[in-house]
Amino acid sequence: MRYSQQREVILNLIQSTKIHPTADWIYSKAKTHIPKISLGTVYRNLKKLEQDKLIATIYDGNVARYDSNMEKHDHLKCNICGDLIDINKNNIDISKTILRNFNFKVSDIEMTISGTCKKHT
Amino acid sequence: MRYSQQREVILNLIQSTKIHPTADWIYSKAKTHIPKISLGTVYRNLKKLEQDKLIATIYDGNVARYDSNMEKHDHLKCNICGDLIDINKNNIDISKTILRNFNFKVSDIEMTISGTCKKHT
DNA sequence: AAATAAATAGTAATAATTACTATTTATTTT
DNA sequence: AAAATAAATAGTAATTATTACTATTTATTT
Repeated sequence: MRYSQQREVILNLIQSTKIHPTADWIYSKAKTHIPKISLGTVYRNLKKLEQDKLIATIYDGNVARYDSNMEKHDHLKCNICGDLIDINKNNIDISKTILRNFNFKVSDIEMTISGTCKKHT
Repeated sequence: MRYSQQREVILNLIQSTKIHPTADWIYSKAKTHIPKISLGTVYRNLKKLEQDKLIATIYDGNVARYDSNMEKHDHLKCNICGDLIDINKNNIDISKTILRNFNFKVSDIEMTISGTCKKHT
């Protein structure tokens, strides 16, 4: 993959924050560095960075968010501000541990387990 | 909420299947019952049915799917066909139990925990 | 420095969803 | 049962997130 300033700025922006930004957020921030950057460039590079395993896409409702924390982890999502907070759970009594460790009151735990179903054996 | 034939058909369709249909699937099936039904009507009624807790919305990537199973549950998502399979986990060694119970080979477990973060105390 | 091909900006297209509005229809009132 | 009322509809336009297209620019190779 050939170097480009745009891609470097995009990656740096994602790495600089913990907010799991959307493409739009990245686009508006990137414009302060490269005023002529286009939204298509942002999306194209997000795809490439994901293919290169430099970032991961997380779907938050119907919006894609991008994360440069490539270690396996899950998220706490605040019902009020919508923030996604990284966690590394590995625990039994999840709710209590999370209240203790993150001062975060759990109201719902939602889990999607991916893999291969029996139709493909 | 006033009765409407359209809403009844929509709810029946969702209740008749386990595939967690999208708005588009519901729309195309509903047309066989009510040929003049419009996609807007489908979306409007999906919102209302959700508000009335008759169905739940699950976001699968960037597409909304609808589910009439209102008991608390999670999903197995097949990497190959994309099917979402209902599960009621309550278990410790998740992967093994799922392989045993569903003949489903787990490759990834993704969890979102919702609640209220410390900024709102 | 010239050649090459990947990346870009800018714009158009697509897909999912929501908004708008004149008309229809379920329900209430007479 | 007929008229009145307001909620719901069909059909269309608008919006939002994302992808596709293309002429031009730019990083890298020769």
